[in-house]
Amino acid sequence: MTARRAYDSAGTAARILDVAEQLVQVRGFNGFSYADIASELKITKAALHYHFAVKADLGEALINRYATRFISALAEVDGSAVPPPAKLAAYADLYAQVLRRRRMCLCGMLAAEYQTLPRGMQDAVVSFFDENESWLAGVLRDGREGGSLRFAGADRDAARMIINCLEGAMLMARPYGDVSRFRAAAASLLAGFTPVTAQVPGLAAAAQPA
Amino acid sequence: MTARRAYDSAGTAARILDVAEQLVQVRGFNGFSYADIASELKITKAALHYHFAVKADLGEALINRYATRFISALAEVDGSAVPPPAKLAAYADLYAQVLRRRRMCLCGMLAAEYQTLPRGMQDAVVSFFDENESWLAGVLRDGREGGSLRFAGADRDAARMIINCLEGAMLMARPYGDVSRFRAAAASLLAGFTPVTAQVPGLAAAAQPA
DNA sequence: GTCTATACAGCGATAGAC
DNA sequence: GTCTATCGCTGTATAGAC
Repeated sequence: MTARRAYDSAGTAARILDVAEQLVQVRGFNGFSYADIASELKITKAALHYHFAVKADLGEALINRYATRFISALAEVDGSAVPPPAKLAAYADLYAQVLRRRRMCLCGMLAAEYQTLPRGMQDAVVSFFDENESWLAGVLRDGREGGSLRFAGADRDAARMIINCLEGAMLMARPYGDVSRFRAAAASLLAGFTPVTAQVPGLAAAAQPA
Repeated sequence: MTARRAYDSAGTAARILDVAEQLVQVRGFNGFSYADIASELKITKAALHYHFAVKADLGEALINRYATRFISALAEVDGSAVPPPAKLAAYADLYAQVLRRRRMCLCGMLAAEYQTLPRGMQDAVVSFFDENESWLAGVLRDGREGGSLRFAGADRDAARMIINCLEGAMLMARPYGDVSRFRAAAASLLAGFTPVTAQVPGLAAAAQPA
């Protein structure tokens, strides 16, 4: 069992995770090796194994840290008392921030490689998406009840729709090296949930560039 | 240059491509080896190298064959004189067929691994998506002109939106082993393009299950 | 906690016989 | 067109000194 634990942000373990995270998000879990991390950090492979005995341990730690950060970013959005449409925009912006660093969503990348992952990583990936879905479903429910969001079907299905589209938009934006593709997709996705009276000006403009 | 060429469907090269295609769609290009194909076909790795000297050659052949088939399936849809909304449904169904075999779209998988691919494969992946986008944009334009489809913004942006959502829905459906997730997402996506008068009954039902 | 050194399997790829 | 045999390299992982 690998409970989610914190990593001293200056410690070696955290620096290993930083480098590994970038490598997975850019190249995939099957696309990098301990040697890549070692050379980047100028330590030896053996030192890496001291911190993460086997690659699966490193992978699980990676997902757990990523999920913890992501979920806490969502909690922060909840803390700021913004209306549901702005929460959705903030959610999409979390994705955009990842893409701006030329990375894929960590768990989106791992979703592609899912069948090759050790069991613990698979479960952690699914948990990540389940938590995202729950958070979004809550925002959507509040928004619909309050009249600031409009959509057909169940909260849960709409939440899944949003995750699908944002992950897909990230996936497609990277081969084109084009963040604006993502922005346009996100904007028009969210516009579909927003009654005209509550459109977010910045995003609506991005959806249909002048 | 690797011009798109045909493969005798009974020949060894074609059988190699069949196995490799499945492996890439399930495990990714970095997730399988020549040894995997060899053992499946009960030939040696050396024999594989006779047909595809280096792995990049195999990869390009894979994409080109896949693209040829996919585009010809689209041409077939065009041949049947169905209305634009049905063409979109047929397009989504091509994705569903892939997913039903527990596979990811070949080029969607390669999009995730994009940064690790040899140049020729990268270009072939982008071409695949460009062709998809063009086909969809044509359908969307016809549909809007004829009044059977309704959407905001440019044909091209709407086409990208559809590709994003379908690829994302495939990506997410696989970890959950749940094709119905994809069906629901595709149905509600297409419903957003379809005026009420032209809803496709089967799909609309799937979007909001009873 | 990091090192040197190494084990050992797997990888893509090649040479040369048949 | 397929084989056996092998190469050189990289992969994950370990042992044991410091």
